[in-house]
Amino acid sequence: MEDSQKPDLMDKIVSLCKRRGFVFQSSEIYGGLRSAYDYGPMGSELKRNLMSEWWRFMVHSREDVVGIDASIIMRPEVWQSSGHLANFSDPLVDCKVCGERFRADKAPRKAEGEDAPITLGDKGRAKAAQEKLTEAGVKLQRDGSTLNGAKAGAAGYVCPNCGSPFLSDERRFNLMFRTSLGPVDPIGDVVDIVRKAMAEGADDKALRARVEGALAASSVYLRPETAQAMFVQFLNVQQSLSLKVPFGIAQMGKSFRNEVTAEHFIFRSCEFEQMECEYFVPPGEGPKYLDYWMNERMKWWKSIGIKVDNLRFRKHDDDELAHYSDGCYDVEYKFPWGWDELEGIASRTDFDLKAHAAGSGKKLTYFDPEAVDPETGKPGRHYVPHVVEPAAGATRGVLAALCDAYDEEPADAEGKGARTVLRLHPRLSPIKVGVLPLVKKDGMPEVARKVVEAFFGAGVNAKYDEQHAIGRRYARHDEVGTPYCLTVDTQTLQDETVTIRYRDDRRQERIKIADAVDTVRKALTETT
RNA sequence: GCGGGAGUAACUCAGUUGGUAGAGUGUCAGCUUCCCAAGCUGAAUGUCGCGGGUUCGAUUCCCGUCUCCCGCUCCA
Repeated sequence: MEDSQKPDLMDKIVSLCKRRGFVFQSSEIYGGLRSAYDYGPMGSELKRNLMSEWWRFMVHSREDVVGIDASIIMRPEVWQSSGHLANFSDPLVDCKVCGERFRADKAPRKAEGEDAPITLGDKGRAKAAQEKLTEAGVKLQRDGSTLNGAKAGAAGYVCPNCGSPFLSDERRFNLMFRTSLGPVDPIGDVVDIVRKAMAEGADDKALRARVEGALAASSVYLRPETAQAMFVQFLNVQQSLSLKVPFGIAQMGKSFRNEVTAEHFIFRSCEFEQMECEYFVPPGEGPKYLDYWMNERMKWWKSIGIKVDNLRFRKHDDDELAHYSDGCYDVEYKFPWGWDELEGIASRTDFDLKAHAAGSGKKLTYFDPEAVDPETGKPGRHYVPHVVEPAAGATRGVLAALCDAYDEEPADAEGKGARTVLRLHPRLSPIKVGVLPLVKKDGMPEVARKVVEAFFGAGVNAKYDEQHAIGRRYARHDEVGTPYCLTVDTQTLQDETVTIRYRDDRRQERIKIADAVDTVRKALTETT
């Protein structure tokens, strides 16, 4: 059943998500919006629960990490200093022959004047391309699906798809969402500029540069990661709480990236949710804390019920590492399409704080009165802390939790009892307990409603449910991962007990109504 | 963005060689039912993804567009 079933596992999960109110496509009634998803009643609970678990583990269960919640829009200089404005701008080029769009810096190199044969998928395409080029004044000889006679141009590279040297100019495609802040009208400025430039006969390149300049003046960007705010607010946080290194700043929230491709349902989308922590340590101690956080973070993923066999670390190769990083590991999950990233844990040296210090002209250093200055030998040392960053994807976590919890049980010999069940960790479950009157009469609904009230009062998300036969209600709760169902029956009316039915094995026990809240609450606080 | 596949009821899908659609599941109501999608009776639901074209007539043919899936490309 291993890999042969894997492809439709995603389909089943997507279908369940919609049917049971976990995830809907954004703007669906208008035809849907690419790569944007809405979390429904069950999904929003699940995501919220997952994120609270992260917060509890990272912030509330330790002394040395504090939280912040920064704004999504920040000054453009932040992204200048962080490198996002430069590094997130990939030079993209379109091939005029096959239409391929590719990154100039990753294309096959070819010196100017070198032969550049063009190879299309088949004869027909080659012929069409040949005709198109002839119209454009370029004559090439065709040999099967290959066109010969072209020479590489000044660009220094050719199309990675077909080998053609006929390419558009390089264009920067920024992965950050740009918008403008304030009641300015950048389009008005652009119109003026274009009008003026056209009057002066400026060429495309000059025009582009001018428009770009006009836009840049009023541009702000939606954050492509939550991390930068924690560097920018490093001093405020450290000083306001008198924190001593090592300490961390944690943040959860939305980030935005104009990804070229969205894929695998909610796995990669333009708007996504992150859970990041920047942990500041003395210089030289990055590797040590990298180890430490790898350990901690893996513990956390296991603690929310993700199966050990579906988790692993992947070390980044040297050529994959950012230039400032001296070590990075991904926590990967075995998704239906293969291993993929849930979280990156990186040792980032002092790159970020130094970059913002340089960019802002502010000193972002830490003073440790107890340390000894290595240069003077005197007590007290100023230094720029190094950073270890565990950065997890919350929306990816949700998908991993769903994939991991999804299970189908076959029917028994009599063809009964088949079910789909989400074996979510109870703390992630959207509904903690379903309260069900066995039948809709004899005062059972009234009793059940009282039980629900008790859970409401205790802050446990409970759901009253009387529609349909009892078996169907259990099945429905299995599908959304409700770990416990309490059923009110005739005996309840006599002795104030209910049956508690366990999702995972369908076992039933009788407990007192008076103990119900504590029983469920205890199960929820148990750590695995 | 490129190549391939696909969009029909809430879900899974059938169907119409062009004459405005059907099944199963689910949903709703009633009866029944004391424990795992039971049964009986009845009911609702679709501008056949969206827009345009051809046609007396389009869900069906053509064009455009949006969205999803697979591969490529990209990806803190």
